[in-house]
Amino acid sequence: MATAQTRYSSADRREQILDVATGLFAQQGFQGTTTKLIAERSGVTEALIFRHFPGKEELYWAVIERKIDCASPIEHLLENLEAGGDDLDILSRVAFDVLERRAKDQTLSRLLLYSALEKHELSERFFRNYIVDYFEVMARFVRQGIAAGRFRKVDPLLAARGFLGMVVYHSWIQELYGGKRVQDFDLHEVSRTLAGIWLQGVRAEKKVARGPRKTLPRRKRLKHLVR
Amino acid sequence: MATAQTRYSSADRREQILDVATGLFAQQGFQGTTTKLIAERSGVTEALIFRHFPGKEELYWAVIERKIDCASPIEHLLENLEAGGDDLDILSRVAFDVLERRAKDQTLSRLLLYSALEKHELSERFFRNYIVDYFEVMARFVRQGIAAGRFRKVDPLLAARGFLGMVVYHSWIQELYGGKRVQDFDLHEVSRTLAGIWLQGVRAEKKVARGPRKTLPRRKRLKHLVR
DNA sequence: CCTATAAGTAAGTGTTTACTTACTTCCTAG
DNA sequence: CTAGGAAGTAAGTAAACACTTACTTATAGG
Repeated sequence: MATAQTRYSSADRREQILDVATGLFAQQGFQGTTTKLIAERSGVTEALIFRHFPGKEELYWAVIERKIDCASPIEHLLENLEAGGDDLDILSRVAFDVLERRAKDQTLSRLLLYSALEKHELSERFFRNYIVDYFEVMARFVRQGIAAGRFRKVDPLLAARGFLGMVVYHSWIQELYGGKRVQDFDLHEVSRTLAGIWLQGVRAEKKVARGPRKTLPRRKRLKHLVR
Repeated sequence: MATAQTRYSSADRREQILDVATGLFAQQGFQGTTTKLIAERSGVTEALIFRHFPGKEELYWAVIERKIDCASPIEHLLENLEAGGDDLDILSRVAFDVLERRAKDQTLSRLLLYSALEKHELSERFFRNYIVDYFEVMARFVRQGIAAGRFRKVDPLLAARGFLGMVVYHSWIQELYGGKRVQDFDLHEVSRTLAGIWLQGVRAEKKVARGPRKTLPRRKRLKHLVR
């Protein structure tokens, strides 16, 4: 009566379980996801899950490892940084890419957040792969801009975090906290605006003498902030 | 033999349980926290927890409601915005305040994040109280700056999000993802740098004619980004 | 057409979970 | 002094949990 049940190969089934588990862990976290639900959604019994993975913990690790290996936002970043155009072009493109990918699929960022909150051991490697390296690439871009005289002297890592912070935080507000329901934004406008603010914010004054300069121009009313 | 066990009043015990539960929910989320642990840490049996709260869910709500009523970052923001000084003073102070409070105590931000991820019903009210209003106040500051001619014309809400994004994201990286272990930053320097970038980023050109201006100055190489 | 092997399951295991019931201990108002 | 109500507990319950065991079924190679 039932349709002929095709049997998956071990590898295929494993992948399918990983797919299902990825979605569930991203949505409900490690603690909030039951092996029973993963099995149901995969169309198999729990026993099969435990034939493929020694335990829930190991399944979770496999999910995260696969994400680390497979998705690679840094490549996107490098492409976007090197695709030509002026600084505003480049940064708008980077911002838009981040915003668009996160709007399409939140699983990666949710997995990252959950693993950070729940303090899993892999979260550190996860973090290093997605955040630290990403910042490093952005910081290099800033450093080059400073060296070329286009940007003023700012802490490159801090400036890089600042830029990505603008973009990523906006995306979090919209997607995670449901800011979308309050107001929807055009992603092109957002990326252009944020890139514009940041870029003008680090731009070196244009009419400055090219020769070596011993002292930086004095800022007013900054004393009470310096320790 | 044991020390005379002082009996709490109902209200005191309730508060104490709420304190314990707040810490645990912030650390491990709703799903990850057991009523048994809350009871143990409160030095009582589970039965007493359920005398004070109809269920775990209601306890969680009480925790969040209390946080909403009690902690009020918006007041800090308003104070900092109105405490005088130039724009850089003000924004550095706002940034530093956020960074410092988050470095000291992460429970609020962790509760917010968990409740957003776990999609609890209250998370929306939580969000409205902490995020939307906060942005609104910052956006008003931007709008005033634009009206006064100090800032160029940017979407005030977007710019506000951009600024807070820089600050909050940096704090998340440091505290949540453990960026601290990679590099520690001086909070004064961070707040000054980020405020400086953002401020220069939205600042209107200084030597512009004061009279009414019909058209905005054309930007170069922006066409492909406009739809 | 067999048969070995791997895919897959039914029906459990002990433990943990949120929550309850029936009881005891303390404090205080009359 | 004492009675009653409130603070607190011991010992549960049923369901849900991660995980296991012993079994069945499909399929590919000889």
